[in-house]
Amino acid sequence: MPELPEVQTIVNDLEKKVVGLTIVDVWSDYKQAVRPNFSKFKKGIVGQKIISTDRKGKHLVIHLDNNHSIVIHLKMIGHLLFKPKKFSSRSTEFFDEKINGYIHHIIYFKNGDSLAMSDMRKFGWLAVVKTFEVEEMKEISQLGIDALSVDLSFKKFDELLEKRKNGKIGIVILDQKWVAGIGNIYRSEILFEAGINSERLIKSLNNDERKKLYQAMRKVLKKSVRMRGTSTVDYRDTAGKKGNFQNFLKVYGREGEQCPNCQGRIERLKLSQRSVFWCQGCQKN
DNA sequence: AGTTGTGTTGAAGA
DNA sequence: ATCTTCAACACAAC
Repeated sequence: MPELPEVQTIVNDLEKKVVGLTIVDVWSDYKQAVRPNFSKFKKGIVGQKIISTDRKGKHLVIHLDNNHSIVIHLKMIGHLLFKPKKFSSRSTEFFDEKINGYIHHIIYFKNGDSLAMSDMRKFGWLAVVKTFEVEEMKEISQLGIDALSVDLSFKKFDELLEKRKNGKIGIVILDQKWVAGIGNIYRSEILFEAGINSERLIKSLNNDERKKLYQAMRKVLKKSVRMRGTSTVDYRDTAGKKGNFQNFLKVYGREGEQCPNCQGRIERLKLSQRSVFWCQGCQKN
């Protein structure tokens, strides 16, 4: 699932691959995912050059030179595949995997390159908006501070925790309106790294625990960005390749296995309808 | 073969 | 207000 590290990896790739390219056409076989509608989307982007890319929480933003921007949310399993003009189907795993074959949207560039969006479950969406309106979109304007923002000091993080003191940390940490970027995989990994149980009420966390949580959040997310994100079954980068962080997951998806720290059994529970993986020994209540 | 689990987000319901 | 459930969708595993 594209969470902060996966979306950041995609943005970093796009910055290298598509900035400077001019859009000449766009295709979709699932136009209801395109906002405000397909013809306005097409009109807004065709003929324009890409000038920069950005990330807002789990949203990708592609800025064009007509003061418009493309905003994309990949939701659970959407991913972008950059296909160079000189692409050879034998030279990469691009088409080898089924997960890369659910292509519903394609942007074509003047030089023959293209950028496709594969999205088996068709939850993802693309929008074109005026650049100054990106921040005003309701999906973007509601986002809390980015989990990796340089402006998110421990002091600020602690203040944010205090605002949600009556909540459970495992639920609040997933709330994009509180802090943006953390999804279900990193929730489990961050809480394990911090040694904190997901069901703890925030008001019960002492200063030492809050600091550990802050440091774990930064550490885990940054390491995953370096590793190009987590590919369980679905996430792929713009070359159609897997990230590497799945090899470093300590608890996520490991129910019944031994904890790497204390050799205890890794447990699983449901919190707000989603699985949390945790170690009874390392994350006591 | 029908049911369930998978997960992000927002909306609807309580 | 704040929490829970559901819907959007497709597919694998049972």
